[in-house]
Amino acid sequence: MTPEVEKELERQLAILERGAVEILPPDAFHSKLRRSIEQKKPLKIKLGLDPTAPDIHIGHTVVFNKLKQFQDLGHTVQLVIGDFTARVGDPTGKSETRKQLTEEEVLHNAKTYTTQLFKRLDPAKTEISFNSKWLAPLTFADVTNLAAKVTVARMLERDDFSKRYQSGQAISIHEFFYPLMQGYDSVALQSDVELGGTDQTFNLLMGRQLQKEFGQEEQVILTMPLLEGLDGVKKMSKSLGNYIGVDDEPSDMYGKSMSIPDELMYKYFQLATDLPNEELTNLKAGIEDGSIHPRDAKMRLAYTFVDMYHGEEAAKEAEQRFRTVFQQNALPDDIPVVEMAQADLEADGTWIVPLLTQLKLCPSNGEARRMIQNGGVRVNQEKLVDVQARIQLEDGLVIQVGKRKFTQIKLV
RNA sequence: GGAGGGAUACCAAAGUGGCCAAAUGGGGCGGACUGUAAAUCCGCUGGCUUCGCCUUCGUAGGUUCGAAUCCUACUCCCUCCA
Repeated sequence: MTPEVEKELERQLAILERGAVEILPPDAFHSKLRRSIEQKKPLKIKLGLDPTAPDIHIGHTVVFNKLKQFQDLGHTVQLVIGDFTARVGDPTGKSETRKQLTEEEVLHNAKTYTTQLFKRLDPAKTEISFNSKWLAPLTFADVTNLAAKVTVARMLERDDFSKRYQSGQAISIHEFFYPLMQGYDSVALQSDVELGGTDQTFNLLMGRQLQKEFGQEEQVILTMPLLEGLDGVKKMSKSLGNYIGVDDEPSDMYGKSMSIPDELMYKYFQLATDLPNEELTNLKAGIEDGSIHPRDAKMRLAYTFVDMYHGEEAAKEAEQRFRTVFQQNALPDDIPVVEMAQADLEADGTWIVPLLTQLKLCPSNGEARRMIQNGGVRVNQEKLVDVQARIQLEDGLVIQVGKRKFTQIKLV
């Protein structure tokens, strides 16, 4: 054991352990890393991807960033597309049975997924596999054999299963296969390390158990914290609608970032941006002693996100837009224009209610009425409160509903 | 296989013949405020040609002047026993 090896080991550990919630078992991680350095043999780092929701959001990036760190240190990334698994339905955190996808849907989603991922990962150092490759050929006897290795009691230890069981919700037998499949993926790939969010702990451990059963060296598991979504409570996910997607429009991304609860922004900075720890500490201190306004800190966060995923220019524009629309209550300069035929206009003006619906500013006339009654409708910046109002449409007229929906009329 | 319980709006959950477009909470939306789409407070939350009409309480029928509420069949779910 040379000093160089030790030094390199420490360097890697410092990077890899940062932010991780659990590394199990810790000493196995050390020895695997050391051996990898000594023998100059990269570790195989597995990450399972669920192709049901292919849109990557900021919450996903927490684990992706960790994956990238491994890759940057020379290790091999094993991405597993759970195409087979997705067709079975994953119970994770949903507390309800997920709908099963068709093969085409899964493939399409997987493609979207990897395309987005390779914006940050190096394709040359990434192995992609679909788990149907080894799961589909298994016979019923194989599956039974696999299932025999795990008890029901053990399965019910899983938080999600036990909650559902206790609260009287359905658990289908096939859902028990999900951890088995994910665990078997690790057997098939002979993974050294598997990453995941803390909600994946059970599944990740299943990989260890199965590898052991199959006479392999057990993988180390590394879990990262889950990032709460915009509501500040539930984990960020597409189905809950509380997410910031990496493909979101710049102004949307900026606005959504501004809507996260103040207390949560440190966590976002820490887990989802590259902001160095010292700067984060300074920021926190600044807000506590009042020298930094929380809004400004959050604006920096919002800016950082847009910068990361859309570039600096977009970030500047999004920030500018936010200032004019929300701080100065002014109109943005990129209002969507809707063309209306001059011929259709009525002499005594157009009734506002159906107009709002027609312009898609409101989903229904009833909603439009309510919106007006609530004082949420403005025509050329002026609040309109009369439900019966008829307005004279003219070129350049701007109609606003709520704080962020604008439409400009163009007569043709 | 047997016995029992359940299915209500975006979600959770009241309602057991007219006062129910359906309590309450959450979510969502709007307003006020804060020059944050934070926090807090207030309001709205089926559709429409809105002092009225139409559609909605698992599905299909039935009883009744009148049904989310009663009856019948069906579908799905849960629990216990085996």
